[in-house]
Amino acid sequence: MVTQSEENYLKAIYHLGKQGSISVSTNAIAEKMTTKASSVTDMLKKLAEKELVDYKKYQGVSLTKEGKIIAANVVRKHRLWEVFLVEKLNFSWNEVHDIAEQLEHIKSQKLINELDAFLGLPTHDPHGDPIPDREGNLQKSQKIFLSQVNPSVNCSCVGVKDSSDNFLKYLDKNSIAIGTAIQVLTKEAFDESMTIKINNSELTISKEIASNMYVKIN
Amino acid sequence: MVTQSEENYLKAIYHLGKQGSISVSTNAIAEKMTTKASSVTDMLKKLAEKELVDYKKYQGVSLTKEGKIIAANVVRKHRLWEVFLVEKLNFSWNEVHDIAEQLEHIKSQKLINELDAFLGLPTHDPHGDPIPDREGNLQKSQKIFLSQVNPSVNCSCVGVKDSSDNFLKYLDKNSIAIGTAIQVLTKEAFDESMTIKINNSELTISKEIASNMYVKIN
DNA sequence: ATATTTTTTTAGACAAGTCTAAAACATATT
DNA sequence: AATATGTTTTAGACTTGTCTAAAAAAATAT
Repeated sequence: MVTQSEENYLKAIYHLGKQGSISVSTNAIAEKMTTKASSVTDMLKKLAEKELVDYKKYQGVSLTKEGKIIAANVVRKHRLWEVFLVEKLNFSWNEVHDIAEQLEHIKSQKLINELDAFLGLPTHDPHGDPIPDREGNLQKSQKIFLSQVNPSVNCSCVGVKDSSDNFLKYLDKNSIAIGTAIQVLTKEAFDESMTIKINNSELTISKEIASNMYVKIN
Repeated sequence: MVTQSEENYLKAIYHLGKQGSISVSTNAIAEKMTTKASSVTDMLKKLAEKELVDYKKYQGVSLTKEGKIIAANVVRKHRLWEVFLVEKLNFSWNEVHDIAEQLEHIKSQKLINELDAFLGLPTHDPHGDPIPDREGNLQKSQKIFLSQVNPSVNCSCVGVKDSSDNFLKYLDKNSIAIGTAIQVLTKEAFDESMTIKINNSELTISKEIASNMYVKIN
């Protein structure tokens, strides 16, 4: 049995080390989890004992195959629940994280498979991040920042980087949401601002805005 | 903050003592929670400290107003999640309990209110038990056993008492589910068996079956 | 009314997960 | 290479929730 706390450590290692394959430091984990390095060391020993991580003193830590599967499954659950909250229960992007942090620890294989089907087998969560499949494989996300798109290219919004309240309100005001089609019209070399076309209306956006929105080229 | 464990104790007291108003014994709680009486005593002290229960040594325990609200809310969450699992995720009655035991501890007022609305403000869970409202009030359940219904009366199935696999399979086989309309045709005085009408087809059922099904008079 | 049985509480111990403070190790600087 | 700085681990302590074994109180039986 893997405890809730263990799952959280595995998830942190997974996120810090590119799906857990790269070795990450004790301090990095401590910072990510807002805990103390000594607590991390204690936990790493326990996880190594259970063969969920490869750990050598002072050498950093990475996930074993088994650890990677568990971590990917936690991430899968987290992101599926986020989709559920946004699509079915009227939550907005920035409200879902804390609740998904709780829901990701619910243990039931059937539950998560049924939820997946109920949601229509989504491949990305409301922030545009990919949802690991049952085997823990990630669909290679081909999302890029809107700021990287060249004029006259058509793309559609798939997510945001920073989902602060202010930013989401800005998107709302300009009727931009997940799936909204966007065409880049012009790109100003001086300040990297852009004009874009949404639903046949033009909009000028700053570099800050453009580099906070993820899009997919159509 | 109320811990998960505290919530479980409050819930046990709530169920054992008719919504927690009647005083229940240490041993009864221990048995219900499959733990030891000494552990219960420890927890009762803590809950009394937090003014969630009225507790005097050797005198049993009952919920305070505050404790009752918390317990009712846990029960509310448990039963709403059960409805969700059965109605939306294709679970059957007997599969939902363990998962609902986990989900009932998720903390988010908005989540539970939205879920409630999403499910259409249900008043009863898949077992026919009433769902406490936001204030913790129970709708007086007017469910009775099918065995108590008199001939020629129309009613509909609202739940079962014992949800063993065998029993649920029996119901399935005879196309009886929540909401199924049932008319009692005859009642045999000798063995209390009945004939009933479901979807225009007749069925004879034993006393054992009839006294394991809850119905509501139409 | 006293003895016996049952229930409940206390006392002390343990595991999980965390912390602080100090020691050990690794890295960077000169 | 020696020292300074930063990182990681160890040692010991604390909290929560649990347990066992023994003591205390209450209920029951004789």
